[in-house]
Amino acid sequence: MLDLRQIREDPERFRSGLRKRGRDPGPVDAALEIDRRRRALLAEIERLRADQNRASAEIPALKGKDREARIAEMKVLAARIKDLEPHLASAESELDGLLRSLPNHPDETVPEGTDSSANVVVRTWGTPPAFDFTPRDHVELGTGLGILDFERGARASGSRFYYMRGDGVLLETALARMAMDLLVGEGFTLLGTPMLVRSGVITGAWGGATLDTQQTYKVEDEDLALIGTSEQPLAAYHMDETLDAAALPLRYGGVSWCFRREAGSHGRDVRGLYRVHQFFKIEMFSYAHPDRSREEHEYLVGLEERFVQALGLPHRVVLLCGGDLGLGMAKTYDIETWMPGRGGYSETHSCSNAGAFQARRMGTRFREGARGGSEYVHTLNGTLAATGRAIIAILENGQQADGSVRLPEVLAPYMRWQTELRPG
RNA sequence: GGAGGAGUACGGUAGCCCGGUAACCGGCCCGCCUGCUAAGCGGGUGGACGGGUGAUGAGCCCGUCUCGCGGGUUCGAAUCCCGCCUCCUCCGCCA
Repeated sequence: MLDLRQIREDPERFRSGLRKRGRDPGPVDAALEIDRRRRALLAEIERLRADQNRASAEIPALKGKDREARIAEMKVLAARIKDLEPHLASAESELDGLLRSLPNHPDETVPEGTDSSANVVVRTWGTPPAFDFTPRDHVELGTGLGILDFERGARASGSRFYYMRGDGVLLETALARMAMDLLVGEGFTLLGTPMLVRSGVITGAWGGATLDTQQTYKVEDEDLALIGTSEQPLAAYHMDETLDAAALPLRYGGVSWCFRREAGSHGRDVRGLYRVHQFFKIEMFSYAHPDRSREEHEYLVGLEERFVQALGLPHRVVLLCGGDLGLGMAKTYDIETWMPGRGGYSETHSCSNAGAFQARRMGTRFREGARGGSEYVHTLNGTLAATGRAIIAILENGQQADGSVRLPEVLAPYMRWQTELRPG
């Protein structure tokens, strides 16, 4: 959520932010208009309440006729207040709904552009492998190795579901363990999060006025939904808390399954592990001081790069343009890893700075020293290992002519020292 | 799922039955006293929002809200009534 006071001070900045995302800047002026109405009502009601409070202090001392008269007078005043209050309440909820529906303000360094073609490649690492045979995709490889079963997954749960089997399960766990070890070594605190959360937690993290049921699975008859990523419960971890500035940054490694409806993406990436309804992810999350959130962002991307490089996977870092930015984010880097089966670089990691957007909704502040006012923290999140997508890259880049796959050496300790997966 | 209890400012608590300016202790800040420190003595002490005056965020002044959250009753609610959330105890069920 954006800061209303900042919008009042510099509306043009926020209009141009919306334009950068390819959106209509109109809501900024709509918000200012409702806010003017709201403040006028508020001033009026506060004046009346001040009268009421004065009377309230006098009445206990009054006796007989004076007392009756004063109470009668206040009856009228109370009725007037009661009359005005609904108008104020509706202005407030209108304003709140509008503010909640607005996306985050993009960072100045975010490039202009309406879709992913305007994203900027920041750096590239590694060289895509050259095969002297026709490479297979991960579905063919995984099925041949007996570690992935999409057919049975579909029978049990429908498309975009799969069974993972044998060494596939070990491979997934190995990636998760490797990611956790990296984070623990960096001083992150691991958190196994709730995978069902209140819908306010999801909108708080991802934006929007109401729950986006295109992407989120809602539990019937309860105000609970399956998380789309542990970023959501991680953003709620310190909700309604005031943190000590000296404790920042607070860094967490979220460990969870993630669930996505993908209702709007019928027909897109239907094959394989790339876009599935359920996947495992190790997620980084930082609560940072606003003055240091930019460097924190670079640090988190750096860890993602270290992770992919340790696996020896060719990749590039991309800075997303305004039109490609998620609702709640001010700036996002994606890591796109080379996937021979898709014939190009595809997203395996994302790393974002949400600024104060999530913190304002979650009520997470910090205080500098014992006194003084509080301020909202900045929150940042980044994928360290989305195991499904990492497995795509590992299988497809490590494949050999006979359908076997050479595994990255770093995984050996987690794979019972296997260095290779063989069909059969 | 059933029964009972609790939630008060930074921390700990009183007030609630029986409606009328949120109190007390600690902490913290300022001052006094004192070779130093501590004790002792005196004073002060939050947050959110709206307005005024400064220079659109300092400071100062006025006001509203803030006793878990949201409603209701009332001239007036921490206090009475209703709904919800969280925690605790017991019972039931369960891996």
